[in-house]
Amino acid sequence: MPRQRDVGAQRELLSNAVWQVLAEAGLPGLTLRAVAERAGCTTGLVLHAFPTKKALLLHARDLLYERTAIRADAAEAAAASPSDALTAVLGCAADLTQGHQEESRVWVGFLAAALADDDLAERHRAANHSFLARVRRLIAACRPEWTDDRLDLTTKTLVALVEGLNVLAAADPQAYPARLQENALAKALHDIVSEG
Amino acid sequence: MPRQRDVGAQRELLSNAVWQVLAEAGLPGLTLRAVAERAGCTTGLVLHAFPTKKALLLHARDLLYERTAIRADAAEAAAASPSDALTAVLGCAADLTQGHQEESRVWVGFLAAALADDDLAERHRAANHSFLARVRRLIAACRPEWTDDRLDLTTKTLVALVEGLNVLAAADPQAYPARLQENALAKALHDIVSEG
DNA sequence: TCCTTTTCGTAACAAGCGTTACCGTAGCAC
DNA sequence: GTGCTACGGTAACGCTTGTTACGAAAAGGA
Repeated sequence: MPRQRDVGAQRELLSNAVWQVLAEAGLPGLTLRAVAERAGCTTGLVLHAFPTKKALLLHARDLLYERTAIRADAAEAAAASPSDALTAVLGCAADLTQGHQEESRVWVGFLAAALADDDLAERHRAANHSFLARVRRLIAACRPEWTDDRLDLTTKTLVALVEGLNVLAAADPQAYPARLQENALAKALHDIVSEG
Repeated sequence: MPRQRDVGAQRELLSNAVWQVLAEAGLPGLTLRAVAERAGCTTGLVLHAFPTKKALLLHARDLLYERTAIRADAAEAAAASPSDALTAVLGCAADLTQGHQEESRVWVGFLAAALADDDLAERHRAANHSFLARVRRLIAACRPEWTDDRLDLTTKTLVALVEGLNVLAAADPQAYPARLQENALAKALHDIVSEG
């Protein structure tokens, strides 16, 4: 059994390359050769680590979800109160820190791809439902007296606002700077946290 | 000078075909042959009406902007008061009527394409600024006492909410039905129209 | 009616795509 | 050191893409 490789590391390396290419060249620029070049290898290795381009895409999509989930977990765990947790989770979902604008671009790319690919669409919905459930749970912790309907409406409105800010900032960063996003989010949260 | 054609009608026909293909096959499915087939002609006519694929894409993008602008104009003109106008304009920007869900899909497609194409990005920003200016003007008519900063924040928050609802509904219509979007919009508008 | 000129379908082109087959090579077992 | 085996780079495949060249058909002017 000579020459064993670290398959997991390879897959992560390649998924990161998918990510970078998608962020800077968009969906049309996402080719196997571009990914290979970015990862510093050839298409041979790419298609030995993944059987097909779609498998590579799906794995990169899963990686995106895992990263955001991990970040949200960390933000939630570090928060002292439910309202702090809600603020922190939504804050790291938007790119307030300006540390992951490229993630928004990647997200938009995957979203557009999901509109024509059922597998990607399913993963998008799963990830979104997961995020909705998280936000809903945090809001419920802040406002235990709210009805399910009100919880639902507020959750989805808040998530839509965050995604809208992300999308618009990805395409027009000047019009949607971090400070504005922060203010918009703070105001929306204020209405939830402090008044009935 | 025999056999003259209606260039304008051809261009609109082809742009609509671009639109339909983009809505149902997504950005990767948008090929000249697919557009030609949808328009009931061949690639010959397509590339006689437009010099290149990019020109076709840009014209289709312009058409998308024109349609939304015309619809917004009509909604605004039909409204009795500034607050009604604001409600109507935002209502037709979201796809409350369920009449143009495909427009949201097309919008997402162009958005993703804009992230990798400067010309499309510029048009996206121009269209968005135009929409922002419209919403801002209507809000200012409702709340003439507000400061510029407050106007700006409220406008961009409201537009982000609408775009977020559109994007999320495009990818997951079940989770974001028309009624929910209507409720979310109504609540956000209520905070603007009725309280200082 | 015939001729001219524009229109547009046909068919080919080069380039780039995802994918596959192949083979040199690098590393462990002995 | 030698042999074996999985790894991964090379290069080709077939296909589709955007684009172009060419020719047939169609319609107004004489």
